[in-house]
Amino acid sequence: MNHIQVKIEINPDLYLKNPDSSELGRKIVNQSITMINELGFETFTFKKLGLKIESPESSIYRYFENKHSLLVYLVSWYWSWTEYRLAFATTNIVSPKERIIKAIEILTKPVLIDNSFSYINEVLLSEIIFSESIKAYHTKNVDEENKKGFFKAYKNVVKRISNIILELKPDYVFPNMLISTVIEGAHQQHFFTNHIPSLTDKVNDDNSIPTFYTELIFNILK
Amino acid sequence: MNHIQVKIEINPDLYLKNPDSSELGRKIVNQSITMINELGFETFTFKKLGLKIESPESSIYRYFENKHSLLVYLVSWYWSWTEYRLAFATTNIVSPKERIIKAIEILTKPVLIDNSFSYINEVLLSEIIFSESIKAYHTKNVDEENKKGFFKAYKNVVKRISNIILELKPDYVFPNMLISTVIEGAHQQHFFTNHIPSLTDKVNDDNSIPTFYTELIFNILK
DNA sequence: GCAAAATTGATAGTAATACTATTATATTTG
DNA sequence: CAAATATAATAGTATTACTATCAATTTTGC
Repeated sequence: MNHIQVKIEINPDLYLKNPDSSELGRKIVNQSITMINELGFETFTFKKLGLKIESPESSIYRYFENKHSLLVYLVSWYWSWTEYRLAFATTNIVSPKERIIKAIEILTKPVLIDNSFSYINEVLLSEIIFSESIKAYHTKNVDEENKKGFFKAYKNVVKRISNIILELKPDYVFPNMLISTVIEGAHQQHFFTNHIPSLTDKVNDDNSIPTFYTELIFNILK
Repeated sequence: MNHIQVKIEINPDLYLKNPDSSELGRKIVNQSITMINELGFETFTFKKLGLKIESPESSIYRYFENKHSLLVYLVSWYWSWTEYRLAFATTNIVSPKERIIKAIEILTKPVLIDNSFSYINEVLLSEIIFSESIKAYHTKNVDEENKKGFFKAYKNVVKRISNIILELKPDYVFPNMLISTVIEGAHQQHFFTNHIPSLTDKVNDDNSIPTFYTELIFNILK
């Protein structure tokens, strides 16, 4: 994967000017990822970002309508990239069981190695997804933004995996519910582990969240 | 349940002045529930609430530090009340299976009938919980607030149900993860049904979310 | 029943946020 | 190299999230 340069396609409605098309745009995306991680999404502002990249706030507004749009952009980027990772990891594997196992691993573990894209740190981006992505759609404008296709990449991932579920259990009626529960659940359990540990379980095993969700899926499938 | 007046105890750190102790306090809580439902949490402000209850914004600040604290108060109230509902619904039932079924129903269905507390509309409050409660802990100050016990009521509920899980499967290592996944998952699936339906499953059955989570639990337990 | 204490109302004010607008200066590109 | 485009520098506005002050009202304790 390291040496193949893949271009992640982003819905143009997610930005005012493509950040991928200029030095400044790439700096905005790159530094916003670091800053959102450092400050948390609510404390992060375009003013602070402007100071960091030494460009005026108003220049950032030429790329993104506001910080919410930037978050939606990042989330969308992550899911497009993850769909590519999933395709790559599961292709040529005949057994649907094996494919599910690989997929669940990709969906429930934060990214640990940053290797493919120059100006996007995937490790930090995945941390944002795990801790902040829910804020991208938990807003008053969900319906409108959903209509505009802002969550398409995420939906594609859910669909792709629920199709594997249906290969194994064609009559199963809740494949999407199952997969979105697993994805969102894994994000939340990571958050709980770090912040409200009594809502989760401490096991002498760093892999307990993927283990839990893999078991959960196979219990339902059998 | 209708005629028993139960007092819900709230951690005094959750307010500056007990809203239950005065007319104004009760009005603040009562009207904030309506307004958060109407406007969504981010659009809701103390200024707007003040206009509605015809009291100055500054008076509201004498009860709650800010709107975040008010949300945490409401969430805490809901979970204390729900622990009482759970205790009431499961007491005297010998079979842990039966108790789990009752509990999952209470945790995964929004409240439909408002009957017990005078100035708190439980139907509207439950809607807030389903759509906004995640915002109560997904903040930069979780750790600090968790230390102060702000999420105690929620944790108690999770613990109570995971204890029933352990009755049925004493060696199960992920009881808390299972229950918090079910609770949070049910909230999210309701949100998805209303706003991003392709992340969930449309079944000709209004009860599909409780059904899904009940099946999920019994699949794991067997 | 009344003085003291506590609560609320009315009003003003501040710092930060989330933008929008304008114009000059740089940079790119046909 | 001129024209178009992008960026910098700066200013300004409405709203939010508070804090402060003091007068009016209500509650309470003797």
